[in-house]
Amino acid sequence: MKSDKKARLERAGWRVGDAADFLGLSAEERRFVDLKLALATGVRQLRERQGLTQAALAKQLRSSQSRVAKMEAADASVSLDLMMRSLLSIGATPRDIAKLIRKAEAA
Amino acid sequence: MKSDKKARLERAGWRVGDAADFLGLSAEERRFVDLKLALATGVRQLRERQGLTQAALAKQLRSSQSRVAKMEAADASVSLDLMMRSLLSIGATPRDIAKLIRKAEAA
DNA sequence: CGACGCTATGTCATATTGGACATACGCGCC
DNA sequence: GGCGCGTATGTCCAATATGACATAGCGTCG
Repeated sequence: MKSDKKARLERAGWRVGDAADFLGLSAEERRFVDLKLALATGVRQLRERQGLTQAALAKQLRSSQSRVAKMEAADASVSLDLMMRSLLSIGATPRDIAKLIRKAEAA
Repeated sequence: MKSDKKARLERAGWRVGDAADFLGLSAEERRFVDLKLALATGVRQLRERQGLTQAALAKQLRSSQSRVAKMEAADASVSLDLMMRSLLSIGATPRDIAKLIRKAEAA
C-alpha cells in the first residue's frame, strides 16, 4: 500500500505543508499513524516480555532484524500487515490487539 | 507485504498442503485471515450504514471500485493498511476498530 | 580501550500491493 | 427482453513493502 499519502499528494500536484495537509486529509493520516505507533509499542512489549531479541523474533517471522527494528519504530516503510502478523506470531490474541488499538484513542 | 505465507513457503521449497500447513504455521495465518475478515465486514457495514456505494467510497479513498470490492471480500491482494485507512476514512474510531477485532476472537 | 551482543538506520533488488480498466454477474424495473 | 445500477473478478503496469546486507550507535564486561 502507499504508506504515504504524502507521496501521493505530491504526485497529484500538491505541495506538502499545504492547506490540504490540514483539512481532513491528514486527520486520518494522523489517526493511522497513532494506530501504528500503538501496535509498534505492543510488539516491542510482547517481544521483550518473552525475552526475545529482535533477531530472534525476526527469525521466527522469517524476516530480518532490521525490519523488526523498523517495525518497532513504526517506520513508514512497514505495513500493518507485518505488525499484525508479528503480534499474532508473538502470541497476542485478538483481544490483546484490540486493547492496543484502543490505546490509540487519544489521537 | 507478502499477503501469502503460502507463496513464501513455496519459494522456500514447501509443498502447500504439507504437514507444515498445520504445525503452527497456518494457525497464525488463520488468525490473520480471521482478523482481515472481521475488518472487511466492518468496512462493508460502515459503508452501507452511510448509504455509500463502493464507487463512492472508492472515490473518497482515491481508490477504485474494484479495490473496495476486493477489500470487502477480504481478498488476499488487499492489505490491512488499506482496510484500516478505509475504516478511518469512513469514520470508524479506534474503539470501533478494536470492537471489530475482538469479533475475530473465535478463530 | 577492545570486543561483544543488541538495536538503529540506510540501501538495494525483488516480491507484493495499488489503481485503473474491462467485463461479468445479479436484480429490480419498464 | 433490454436497461441501469451496484457489485464481483481478472488482468495490466506503476508504486510500495520486504528481506538481506552493511554499517553505525550504545551499553557492558573484561
